[in-house]
Amino acid sequence: MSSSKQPAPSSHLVILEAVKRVPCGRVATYGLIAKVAGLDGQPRLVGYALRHATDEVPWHRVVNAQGRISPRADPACIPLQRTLLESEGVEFGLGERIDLRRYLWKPRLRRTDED
DNA sequence: ATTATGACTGCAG
DNA sequence: TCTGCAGCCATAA
Repeated sequence: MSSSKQPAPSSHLVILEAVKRVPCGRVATYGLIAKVAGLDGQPRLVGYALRHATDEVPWHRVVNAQGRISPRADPACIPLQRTLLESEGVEFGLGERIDLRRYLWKPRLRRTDED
């Protein structure tokens, strides 16, 4: 194998790219994003990456495995995220919960395929 | 170099 | 339904 220098892409980069793949009207869990990003089993890294995320990334489409908005440093973002999702057609149930059975994004695990 | 914390998850009680 | 514990990696001090 060629001993090329592996730039060792920051996990954040692939994570942000994975989040960008989430289609409108759909939501993804941290674990799912981690898996798509090749970091299967490290959902915490997704949270860290999203913290560095910008408007270029649909961070609002990322929720926890409970279908709820995870508590973050800025509580003002909670109603914002909920509003953004509702504007995309995602319904919230009681307890501010989302039905993942219906709105969870199902990525195709294919190489030559994008969303 | 080490320690503590975090936008998480899964399982047990 | 909720709470607590352990595991994983990156960032900050």
